[in-house]
This record gives sequence, structure tokens and C-alpha cells, in this order.
Amino acid sequence: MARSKRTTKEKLLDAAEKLFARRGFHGTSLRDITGEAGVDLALVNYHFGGKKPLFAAVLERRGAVLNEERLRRLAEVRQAAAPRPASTEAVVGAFFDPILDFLAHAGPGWHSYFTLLAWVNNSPEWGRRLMSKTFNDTVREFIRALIDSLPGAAPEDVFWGYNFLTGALTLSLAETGRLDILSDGLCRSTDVAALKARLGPFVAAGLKGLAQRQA
Amino acid sequence: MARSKRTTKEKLLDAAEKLFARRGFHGTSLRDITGEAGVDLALVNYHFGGKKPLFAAVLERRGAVLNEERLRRLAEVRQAAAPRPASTEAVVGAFFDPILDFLAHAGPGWHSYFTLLAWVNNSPEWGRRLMSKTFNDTVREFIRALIDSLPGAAPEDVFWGYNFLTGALTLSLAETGRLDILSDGLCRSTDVAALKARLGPFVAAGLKGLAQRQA
DNA sequence: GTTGCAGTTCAACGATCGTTGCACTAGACT
DNA sequence: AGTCTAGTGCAACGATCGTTGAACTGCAAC
Repeated sequence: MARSKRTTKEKLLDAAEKLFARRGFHGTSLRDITGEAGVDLALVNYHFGGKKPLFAAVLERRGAVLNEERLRRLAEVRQAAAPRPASTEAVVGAFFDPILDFLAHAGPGWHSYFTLLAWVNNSPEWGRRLMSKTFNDTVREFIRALIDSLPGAAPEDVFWGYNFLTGALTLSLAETGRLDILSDGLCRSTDVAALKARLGPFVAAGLKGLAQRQA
Repeated sequence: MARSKRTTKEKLLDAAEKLFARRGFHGTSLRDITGEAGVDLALVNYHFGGKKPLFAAVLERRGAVLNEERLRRLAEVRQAAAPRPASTEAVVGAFFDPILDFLAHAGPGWHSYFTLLAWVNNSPEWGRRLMSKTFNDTVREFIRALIDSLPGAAPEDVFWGYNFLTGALTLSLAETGRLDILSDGLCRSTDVAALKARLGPFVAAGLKGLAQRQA
């Protein structure tokens, strides 16, 4: 057969990804997860060794894929602009677009994963260490590219700008629905196309504004 | 005496605020909270009626104060600019500055409260409904002021811009420490002055960039 | 056919959870 | 003095939690 069936490990990762994204780490029980996955409770400890390692495995599974795609696009825009540095808009696009494209076209698993990222990113808990471990190398590369794209900017401003950038992104990924309420239905949190059209311009303009800031 | 002693309700609210901010709703037990507050476990149900109502009370306690101060400053900048609409920078400042000033000068309670806001804002859980209830009226007023300050902008762009704005704010309030790591200590997540100097310019420039976006 | 092992199932452990019923205390009021 | 009541303290409830040990399954190797 062309497609092999999902293994127990994959079933557990999928179910955990979905439920951790919805209710967080402490709000999701292993019985919830194994029930959703349709496997026995004890298999979590057999395959992953516990609840926390399962959570870590969920976070790391798609992280490598995302990093690879981001770095690929960054290299692309750098090459297209060579020998000059890539523009701020292009670098920002290489950072956002993999997420937004996966979100729009790559199935519900990625959707849950990004919701989970939004959660973990803003929670002052141990899970954030896992995020740093998975993403910091890639992020540093993007910050270097941003600094190159903003010749007048102080590095501190770019670091803070990255902080604002990722905050804007993660809140959008959380799809809180507040946007829908505040705009009386004019905008929808789940409208990835609308997000994609606006997030890049907002962030690029913000970074340039920071770069021209008077100290 | 000049200062009355903290009541049991206040002790519980303070302890819950601190611990919910650190470990979230499900990650904090009532025994943690009553232990921190130094009161009996049963008093939570006596004074608040349960864990969820306690959480709601924590969220709402400082919300009214924050709304009042924000609206006061918004009226201030509007009056200063009248009869022209207040500038984008001034409106954004009226939205951010109360938080940043409370954060810097108003004690650890406000600090915990903002960390908790950052948590709740990005969590896809029931707590967000409480946030909408507390803040939506004020936020709508600010969005109106932003639309007035950006004559060329489509309302959709401003709504999305507000979404990015509050995302940048809440991630900064979460003080994740990732900024410290990524910048090798050059920037510190807890540096409110550095945040205050940069968040406004970034967001104002981002909003203006959105307003000039080509559809 | 027997052995071995990765994978699975079942049942139960001790711990901790939110909640509750009841007795007790102290101050206000008659 | 006696009565009432808001507030507190104590102990326990049933439920659910993450984890574990032991038995069982099916398939591959010899």
C-alpha cells in the first residue's frame, strides 16, 4: 500500500498535539490523550517515558521541519539579493511564510502545533526551555539577517524588534477570536490570507521605524 | 492606624495572582494558594465559591483600574490634539504607558497581574472570555482613536494592527527571558525602560505601514 | 516447535486534586 | 447573660491524576 498506517507513537503524538494545544499541559490528562488516540494508557510511558517527555516530543517533532524550511527560504532571499543584503521585507517573509503556508495548506496537525507554540511561547513555564533549544539557532540567523537589512539600526533595537515580531505572530497563531468580536465580524482570526497580507508589512514597517528611532 | 491589615480575601487574591501568573490555572492548586496566603484551604470556597471564581476575581480586580487609567490618558491626548484627532503615537502611548508605568512603579502585584494577562491572552481557554468582558469596551475606544489617527487606513487593517500590537505587548509582559538568551545578555526582558522606549515607536510605525499598504 | 522480545493490555498503586460538612471562635446586638 | 452570625479551622469525601508491575499477544529467529 502507498501509505503505511499510523504507528502508536504517531497516534499519541497527534492526539497529544491536539489536546495540549487546546487545554495546555496541566489541563490535559494522559487519559484524555490515550482516549483520543485510541490506545492504552500505559503506552505513553512505554513509548515516551512519561507525560513531560511526550510533551517535549510533540514540540520537537515539527520544529526541525519548520527550521529547515525557514533557513531554506532565508538562503533563497539572500541569494536573490546578493551581493547586497536581503531586504527587511524579504527576511521577515522568510520567517513568517513557512508558518503561514503550513497553516493554510498542511493539515490540522500543523494548525494544532502552532496553537501550541503560541501557548508555550507566552507561558512562563519549563516548556519554554524546549522552545529555545529547538529554535534559537535558526532565530539567531534571522536576527543577523535583520541587522544586515537595517544598516542604521542598533542591535538592541533589532533584538527588541524580534521580540515584538514574534509576539505579534504568536498571538495571531493563537486564534483567540477576540479579533472577530472586536471587529463585529469584519475580521476573522482564522483568516490566514488576511493575516499573511498584513503581518509582514506591519512588522517590516515597525522594524524600520525602530531603526530610525532617536536615542 | 493608617494602613489596615490585609483581609483574608486580599491575601487570597494576592497569592492566587502570584501563583496563577507563574504556573497557570491548572498548574496551581488551591493548597498552593492557601499555603502561600497563610490561610485555611476551605476559605477559598467560603469567600469565592471555588477555584474558577477565584481566578476570575484575580483577573477583574485590577482590570477596572487599568481601564480607568487608559481612558483617562486617551482623553488627555485627545484634548491636547483637539480639534484634530490625536496622533497614532499618542494613542499608542495612552494604551501602553499605564501598563508600563504600573509595571515599573506599582509593586509586584501589578507585575504578576500583567504576566497573568500575557498567559491568559495567548491561551485558548475559557479565561479569555473573562478578558474580553473586562477589556473590550476600552479596547474598542482605542481602536476608534487609532482609526481616526490613520485617515488613509482601512478599518480591517487597524483591527489586525491592534491584534499585532497587543501580541507584541503581551509577549513583552511575559518576560520570557528568551530576549536575554538570544542577545547574549545585551537586552534584558525585565528592562521596562528599554521596552517603553521601543514598543511605541515599533507599533506606531507598523500601523502607519499597514495604513499605506497596497491592497 | 521453541525461544525471545517488542508491543500491548489490564488492574492497581499512592498521591493529589477541588470541594464540603461540621464544629468552633469572636464580636455585635437585644 | 443570652443570641445570632460572619468567619475560621479541621478532617474527610470521592474523583482523578501520573505511573508501574505483571500478564498476555503476535511475530521473527533459530
